[in-house]
Amino acid sequence: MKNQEIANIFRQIAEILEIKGENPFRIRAYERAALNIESIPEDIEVFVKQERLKSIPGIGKDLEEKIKEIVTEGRLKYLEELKKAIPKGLIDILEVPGVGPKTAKVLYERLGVRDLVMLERMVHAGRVSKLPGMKKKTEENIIRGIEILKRGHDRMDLKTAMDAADSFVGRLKRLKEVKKIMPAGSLRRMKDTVRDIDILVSSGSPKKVMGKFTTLPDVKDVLAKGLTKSSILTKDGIHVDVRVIEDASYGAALMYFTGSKAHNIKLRQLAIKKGFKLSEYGIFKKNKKVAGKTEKEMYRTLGLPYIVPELREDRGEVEAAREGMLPRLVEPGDIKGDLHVHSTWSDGGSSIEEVVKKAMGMGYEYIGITDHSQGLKIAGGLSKEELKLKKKEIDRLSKKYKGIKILSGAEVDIDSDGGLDYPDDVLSQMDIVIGAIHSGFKQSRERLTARIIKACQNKYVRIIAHPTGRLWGARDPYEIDLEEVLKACMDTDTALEINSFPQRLDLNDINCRMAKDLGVKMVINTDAHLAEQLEMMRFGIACARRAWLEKKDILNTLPLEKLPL
DNA sequence: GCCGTTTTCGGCCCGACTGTTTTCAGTCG
Repeated sequence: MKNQEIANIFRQIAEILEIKGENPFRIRAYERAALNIESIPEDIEVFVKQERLKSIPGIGKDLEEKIKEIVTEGRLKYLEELKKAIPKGLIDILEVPGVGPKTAKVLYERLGVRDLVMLERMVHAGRVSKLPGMKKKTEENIIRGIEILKRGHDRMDLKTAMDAADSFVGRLKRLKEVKKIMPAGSLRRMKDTVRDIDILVSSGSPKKVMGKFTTLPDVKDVLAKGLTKSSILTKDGIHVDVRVIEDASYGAALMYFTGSKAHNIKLRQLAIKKGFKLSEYGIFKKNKKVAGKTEKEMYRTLGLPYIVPELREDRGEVEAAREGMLPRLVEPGDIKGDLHVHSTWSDGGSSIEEVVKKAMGMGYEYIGITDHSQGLKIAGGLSKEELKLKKKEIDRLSKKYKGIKILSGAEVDIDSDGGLDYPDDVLSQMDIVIGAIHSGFKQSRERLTARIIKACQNKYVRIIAHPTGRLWGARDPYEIDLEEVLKACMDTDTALEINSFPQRLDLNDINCRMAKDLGVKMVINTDAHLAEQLEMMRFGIACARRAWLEKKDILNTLPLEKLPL
């Protein structure tokens, strides 16, 4: 997959051009191309072979040539030339919040600043405030910007973001001046990681709302404070924006604030074509507002059906909407069961009975108890004898709880050669068999891929769990050839798991959409190790929805009798 | 650099906040 590599190259070009003060539209062309290329669910080399590069939006004659060069030569001469003209550290300077290309250019040309260290030195020496258009305040802002950057303005996982947003929303809600309030931004789009939290409020007294927001106990720094827009930094270093708008523009503001940026631009272009002007205040025809109160009304005015936030990435959703071809996305109510759950029999913290009760509470038809296999000692893997005892326990509980089918299964370790940790005669006794890799992550891409493919070929393996092994922030994904794995899944009718844990993000939305396009069945599981973790299902569903997956694409939307077990 | 139910040239999304100005440029989302 060269897609990401090419996108990265185009982004680097954009950054350098920015410092050079190039035509901003040319810069945006590179950024737009990068965004489009990385969100294509197919390998770009296929486009090269079939001479279809120009069918990608934002790719014209010039970028087509550049992509071809990268694919065939493995490098881009143009970028290498550009790099020679600009010191590498200067790009880091652009990362400092508040410092843009113009400032970076002045710093470089007037003070010779070529990296962050030097910038810091110049600021502290008071040299920056001697520059034209810069004074004491500018220096303070740069210092603060560097601090924010150093603290690691990293993305959070979706759950962390949701919890933080809930806390702000909860406290602001208590103000009687707040009419409506809702988190927007990438959080509302349910993106797997979130950088900033955006909250939209409708109110007739913005002053009150902003006053409260900027003085909440969690607030460490107020970055900006206005009547419609304010930004703060929490003590945990989370950036929160609040936007206050009057009720009549709530829908327009929600749309604008939810994004994505690319989706918004697309809609604004569409509005222009239809003779409208679209902003966060509404849709206007000759200064007369024709829509704005609700998002539905906004989309309708543009001649479109409502597009759910998860799809708003400019990955074809606007075109699909126009043609009435939007997918009917999978919903929480479609999920009939969770097929990957651990219990106290291995490394889980809840008994099977506790898991069963929780699953019934969620309205499931079935629940798969899939503890680890014998070789995985560290996670309390079950010996063959223990498996028999566990089966007895499940039989006993099945009599007690008639409203749900308890599936007896295992998450079977795939060994370093692709073999499975239980022999076939043991696997054949199980209701559900999941294959997963738990060791040997450092093997070559080819070997890891071959292991998974071999596991797919075992006739008892129904599901491959966490196929890339990533633990966000803790472990990088091991490298596999996802396309080969997808092909094997298709050939052997094996489902690929979307792991619902917010820190896993094993298969992202783009991977999943690629799977869908190839016709591979997906399964949304939680891999819960505690009964209450069955609730994590919502995050897996979010990933599936962002990948355009429908009920029919998901194995565990099937009723029990239709499950291919 | 891309792109065309007005265009193959001349556009390219729109508005808020800040700091430094004295009407606006830079940055951000």
